[in-house]
Amino acid sequence: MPHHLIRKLDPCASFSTDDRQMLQQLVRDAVCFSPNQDLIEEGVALRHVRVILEGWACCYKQLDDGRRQIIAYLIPGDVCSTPLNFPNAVNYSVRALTIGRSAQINGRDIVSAMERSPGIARAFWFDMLATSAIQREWTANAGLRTARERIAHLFCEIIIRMRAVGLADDDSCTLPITQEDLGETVGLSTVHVNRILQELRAAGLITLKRQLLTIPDFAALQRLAQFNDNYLCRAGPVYRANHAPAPHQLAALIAGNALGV
Amino acid sequence: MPHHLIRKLDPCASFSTDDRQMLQQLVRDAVCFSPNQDLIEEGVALRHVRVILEGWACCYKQLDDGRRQIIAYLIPGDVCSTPLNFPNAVNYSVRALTIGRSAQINGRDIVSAMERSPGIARAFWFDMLATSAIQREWTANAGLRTARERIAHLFCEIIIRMRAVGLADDDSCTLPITQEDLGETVGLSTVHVNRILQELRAAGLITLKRQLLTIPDFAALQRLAQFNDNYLCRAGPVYRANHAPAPHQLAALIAGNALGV
DNA sequence: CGCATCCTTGATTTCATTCAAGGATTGTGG
DNA sequence: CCACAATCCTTGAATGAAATCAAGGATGCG
Repeated sequence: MPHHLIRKLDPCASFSTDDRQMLQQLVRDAVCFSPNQDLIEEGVALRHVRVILEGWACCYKQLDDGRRQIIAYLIPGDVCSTPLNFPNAVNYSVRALTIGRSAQINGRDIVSAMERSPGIARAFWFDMLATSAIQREWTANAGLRTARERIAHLFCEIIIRMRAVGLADDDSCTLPITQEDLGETVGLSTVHVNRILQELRAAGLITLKRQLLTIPDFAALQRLAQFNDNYLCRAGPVYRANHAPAPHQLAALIAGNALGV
Repeated sequence: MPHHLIRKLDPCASFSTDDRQMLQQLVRDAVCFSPNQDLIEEGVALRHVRVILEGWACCYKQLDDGRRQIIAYLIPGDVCSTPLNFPNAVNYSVRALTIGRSAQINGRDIVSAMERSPGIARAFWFDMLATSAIQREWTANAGLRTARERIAHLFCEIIIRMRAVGLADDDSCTLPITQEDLGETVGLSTVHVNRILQELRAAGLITLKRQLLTIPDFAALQRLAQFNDNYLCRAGPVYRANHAPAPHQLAALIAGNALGV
């Protein structure tokens, strides 16, 4: 069932057949969600890791005066929180952007699965670090790029991530978010997002209609955005001689600490 | 020797005496650094975890055209990369901002220490998650706050972090960074940072002279920045047995699907 | 003392927001 | 299947925030 999750992590974690099966069984209790439904509310202490099976959601922070910042998009295969959440009250909220389905992995189960299987341990480690890398890139994106570049950069990221879970054609994928959402993602007003989109369209860099994003010339958009895909870590871990912990070490490591989940 | 590291992590990890001693021995090969010296260069595969002992450094990303974004400050007790860097080529650089000293922990050693001691494992886990939380907050800071608020927010964070390692007096700490650095941190030009600082000074919210930052009325600055310190996770993990949903959450739970909590 | 870095100030231009309104799409119920 | 409402997208004009340009002043360092 967690098809996209496995698909995303497999190239990096090199799952065994058992690993895949274990993951299948781990992910349970699928439920549907609909747009604007809160999947996780800030301040809540989690006992499960929620996985997006279908549809999109976003992590966001909101100020008292209503201003909102989207800090991450969650697409199929993404988890809503860290698999081992230590200070286990989350400090952001998660809200559905479309209809979709999510399921959950019990906190205890995930720990014991990581104990038993190095492949699964690697997978979740890897996913955590990849998520952090994206977050760093988003910080940089909001801080140093122009409006045009920010949006172009976001689109480059999205299509690559969608491809990684098999949800993008060669040059297009769904983009089920409003221009208001886009604005709250890259720190621009809705009106300005609209104008930038039209510029990008006029320049032939994208088409975006009925929630279908197409990037006819990826290299061109990438150049505009100064997009460097290294942060998406799709190549899998670099196993260079002496640093990467051996599988048995990882297992012991995780077993060693009963982490508040 | 890693005095600040222990001091920072102790309240969250509850070290044993052995843990403290083990950490002492783990951190080795102290060397001095000086301003603008690169401690880590993007793309390099790390075999050690570098720890800041004294002085400040920053993590940054740079575009081809020279624009630079500081994505994190490293103060004494901070590590320059994740303790288990799986896709182990870092995608950011680290540069010293002041003179100072750093040391390193061997990758293998850190793993085996985490294996042997739950306290040490907890500590590094905790530190990783806390770092991620800061990164999320920075993304939001750059995206949704005004210039004034951004700088105020940064100052609130810095003084709290400095306090956590015993490097802040009641209401002041050193801030050894130029206005240009500040600009590259919050996404503003140097000139504009200068003007905002003067506004904050004129409003009596800060003094900043000779690299000494003073916040006479923290609550006031916090209010201006809409600063919520929950993301700094200084309280330690939340060991709540069961999370009881608040009334307004109950309503949502009953109405829709029981999600995640 | 003199150089280099950093800070400060004013004037101007650019970029982005806000305000306001009209048009297009989508979804819903009759 | 159509009418209607709600949401979303689009456009223009006016305002505001921040960047840029250009210099002068302060501070610290050798």
